[in-house]
Amino acid sequence: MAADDDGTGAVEELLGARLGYLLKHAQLRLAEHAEPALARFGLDARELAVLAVLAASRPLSQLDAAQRLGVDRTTMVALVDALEAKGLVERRRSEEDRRRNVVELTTRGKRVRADAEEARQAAERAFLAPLGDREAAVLTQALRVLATAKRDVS
Amino acid sequence: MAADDDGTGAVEELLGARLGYLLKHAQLRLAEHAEPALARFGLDARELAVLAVLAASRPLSQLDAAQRLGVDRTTMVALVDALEAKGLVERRRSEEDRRRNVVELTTRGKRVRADAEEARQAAERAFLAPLGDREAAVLTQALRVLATAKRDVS
DNA sequence: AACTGATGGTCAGCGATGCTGACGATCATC
DNA sequence: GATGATCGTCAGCATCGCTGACCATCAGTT
Repeated sequence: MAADDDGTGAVEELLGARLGYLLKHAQLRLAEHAEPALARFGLDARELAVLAVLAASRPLSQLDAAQRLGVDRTTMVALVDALEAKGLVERRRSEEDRRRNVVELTTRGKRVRADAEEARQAAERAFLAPLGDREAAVLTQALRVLATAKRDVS
Repeated sequence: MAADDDGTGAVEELLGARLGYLLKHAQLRLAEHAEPALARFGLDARELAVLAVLAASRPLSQLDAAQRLGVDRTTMVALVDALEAKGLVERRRSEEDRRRNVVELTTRGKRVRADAEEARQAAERAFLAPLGDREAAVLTQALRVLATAKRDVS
């Protein structure tokens, strides 16, 4: 059990068995790849995710977009603020329901999204490079299952 | 591409391909399992990790413990404060180097750690239950590789 | 039309997190 | 015994995600 192992070698042995630790640090490593890649577009990962959601649908209300992203609607306000300030999306009042803000990609937003998306995918591939294709596929699929696992009915 | 797919079904399709999203939400799901399990011991996951690090080594200085956990030494102060207030660890001045605080598990700390550790493992197993044994093993191993991947030499 | 309840966007504020910068105490070196 | 580094501590800051409140608006009722 290496109970009295010293040095930092013990870290990996001890904490490598902790899923929480692994998930957190895997995320940190991924961010190290993705952030610089996206910074060239003046974006962070969350902002790009918003652009992706908008690109995948007809124009959405802020609430719709927030729900698809799994963020709070109050968080979406600042997100759209930032993207609008960068000229990547436009807000306008919905005409069918004037409570809603319809958010839409600008022409520039579409272009930036496409480029940034490529950069994100490249960063992800670089991150996954230490794994074999098979392992990477299993990892992704397993995470998909776990991330969307329902809290048993309730 | 399901470009004009509507409804929340689109979420999983669109974001399920994003590793960052998957890692983040997998972590959230795991926390949903682990937190209530550890709350019975008055602990959160970080605190238990500190106990685990201490249990695995001879008594450590705060800095040593912090480095093994991958947290900042300023963060460790509050962590040890909390654990000491709960009577699970003891701080005392090192006699060889009086700048250091030696942190050590109390008898009660050892007992709580062992029990909480079991609860944590059970929560982790429950979390992984939707996966097959083989998948779970590949997942863990892949995360281990990715979490500890070195930023190419620098 | 007026009333009621729910909904969407916004903002202020809170607690948690993880850092930086500074400080005092202590050690190591010379 | 002076200098520079190290460890623990604290104050302060930025970020994050949430709650609660507010206003405008919609939908259903009367």
